[in-house]
Amino acid sequence: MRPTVHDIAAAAGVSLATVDRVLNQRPGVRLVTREKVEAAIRQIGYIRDVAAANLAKSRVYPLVFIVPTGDNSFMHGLRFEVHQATLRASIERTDIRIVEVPPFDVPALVAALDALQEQDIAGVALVATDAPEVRAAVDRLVSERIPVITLVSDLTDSTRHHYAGIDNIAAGRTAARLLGRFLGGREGDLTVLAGSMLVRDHRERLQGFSAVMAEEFPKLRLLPVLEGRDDPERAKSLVSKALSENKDIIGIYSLGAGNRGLIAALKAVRPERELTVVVHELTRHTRAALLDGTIDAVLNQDAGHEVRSAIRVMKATADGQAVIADQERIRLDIFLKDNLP
Amino acid sequence: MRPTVHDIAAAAGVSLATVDRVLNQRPGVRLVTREKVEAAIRQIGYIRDVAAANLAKSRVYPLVFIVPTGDNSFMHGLRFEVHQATLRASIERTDIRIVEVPPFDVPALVAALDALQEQDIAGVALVATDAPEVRAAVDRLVSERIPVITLVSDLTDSTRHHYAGIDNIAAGRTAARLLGRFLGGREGDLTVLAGSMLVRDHRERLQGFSAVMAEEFPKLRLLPVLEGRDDPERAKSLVSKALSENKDIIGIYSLGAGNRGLIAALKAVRPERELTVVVHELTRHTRAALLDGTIDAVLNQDAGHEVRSAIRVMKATADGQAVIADQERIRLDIFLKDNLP
DNA sequence: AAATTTTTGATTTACGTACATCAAAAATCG
DNA sequence: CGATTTTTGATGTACGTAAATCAAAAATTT
Repeated sequence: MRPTVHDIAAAAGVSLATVDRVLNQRPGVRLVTREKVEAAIRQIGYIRDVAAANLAKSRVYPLVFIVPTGDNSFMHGLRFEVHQATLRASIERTDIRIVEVPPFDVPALVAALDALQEQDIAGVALVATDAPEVRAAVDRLVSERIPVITLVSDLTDSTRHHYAGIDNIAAGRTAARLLGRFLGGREGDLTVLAGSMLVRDHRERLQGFSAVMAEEFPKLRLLPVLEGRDDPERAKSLVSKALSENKDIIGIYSLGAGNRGLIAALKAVRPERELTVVVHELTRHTRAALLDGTIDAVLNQDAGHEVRSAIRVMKATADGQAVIADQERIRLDIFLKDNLP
Repeated sequence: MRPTVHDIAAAAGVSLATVDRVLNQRPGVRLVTREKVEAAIRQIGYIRDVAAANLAKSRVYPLVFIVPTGDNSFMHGLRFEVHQATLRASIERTDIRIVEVPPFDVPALVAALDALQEQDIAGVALVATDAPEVRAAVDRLVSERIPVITLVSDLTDSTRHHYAGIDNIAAGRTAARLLGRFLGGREGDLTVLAGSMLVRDHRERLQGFSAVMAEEFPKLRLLPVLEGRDDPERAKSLVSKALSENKDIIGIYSLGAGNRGLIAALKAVRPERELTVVVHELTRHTRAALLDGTIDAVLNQDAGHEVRSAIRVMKATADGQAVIADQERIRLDIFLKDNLP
């Protein structure tokens, strides 16, 4: 049987009330007594029963998710997953609020974060735009002892408690190796389609991709990055133009969203041009394109896993509890047409 | 606020005691009353607070993991993860027992399963050997209303409640495509190293592998399967022999354990022979071999995830609760040297 | 040493559910 | 109809923790 508060009281030779005062940091306990109780807690290895405590407190965890608006499939999926989590709210004792902000809009994101100050919040998860102002706003929340988790895209040098997302440098490196190996020893040009170089995850993917290409696939030449702004129309015209102007392009790495446009551009040149294509994010469109051979591999981060992980970590952080680190590692999923879920 | 038993009682116009009798299927309730209560439960959407119920019942979930002995890295890792789970037992209200049986030993496995009959067990997870006797033993447990979960390797046509493992046909197909694409358009022979064709996961991997090879990579010829019995020594000699006798071998797929021997054999011919190699299970050895270029890709199933998932599913099944299906899907991890955890 | 302040103990209620007991009411039987 | 059986209600305790109140004891100040 796991020790209870009664056992601590007995072991420390104090009353239940005193143990409670120590455990919940209530005033009116002498230092010596506090230390005696703390020693007993350590000695008998007491661990608070969070379920019982939450029951007694009628605790709910008010959580806030700050996610970008915008209609690309990935963010849509992310919002969907947060919404799914709200359906489990009563069971999980969470109270989830979704705040939407325009994408890449630093002031809006800062305003959304600052609005949470002084509020009774058990945790914030945000898709970070990597800017000093955002970092400062996050640090303000952290200094108010509010758990802050970055989701999908991390924040450089901030004091956020946790990052629920993939290692984007590793993702870029992996894309490079897949593309390089799939192309055998062929020689030619490669095009990279990104969303925006303003977000950290895209920059890091490119960085990892470039590094491996330079180190290990010298026959493949990187062309200047196309910035599609995660907009399908723009992506389509950029890719179409690049393909028609340069017949040496044999591979494409799309590291952002807006793959609908890319796929349309590819289908337009499909039977003639033989292209090896690696893209990010499994969506309805990329799944279909993978199955019909338009693209060769999809790198993915599981939005559902990210949201569930963020919730677990926020709750644990709010309670000062440890998490199972392994369980909260977000993996880079690699999908070929054969292992689609 | 989420409705409680009191709310049901009020809504149904009965006492708390009657609600309790209905909820816990205790006798002494007229059919009409029971239906009235059940209607109220549905109507106000009552969901039992499992945490509070477990507190009241001082419930612990006695769980049994039946895993094969044997010193290969994967099973070692699996046992390690079960052991890790025992460390969380008091927090998770589990009481985990590990039963070890010799690998591929059907009577031993059946005996271990039958020993659990009549015992007060909240769930069983087993690494199944795919035999009719095992299936029958599993079905006996299921008919006793004990939740049964297959782990890593599934059981054909049994009534087990859940399978916590990867889709092995998809794994084999994925291995084939990786190998095929990595080999570019080259022509040559492929060797497959398996553990034993008696286990279903190995058979399925081979089946998926062969299918994709036949459909899409006609220039690559499959040699007869080498059965290494998950034994490093045997694997080493089999592979060494094959490589020296057949100079046309350009690729290897190792779909079982015992990769230590394979890696030794590869290193022995390393600078001269250029081989593309895909193996299963990320271990200390395969990780090192991936990093030093001896092998090209590792397919993996996360034993920690499998064990944690199995525990969640057993608990939920014991309580008649639903699980988050997505969360319990075990993914096929693909590791290149760039995305190692 | 008395007065005051601080610390500690004892006790109670609550959270949502399980489970047991006993009495009261309703249904069924002869 | 009364007697018996079945069903229902009322009530209390428990699980492990939180939180509050009031009294008692100890420490500190004057």
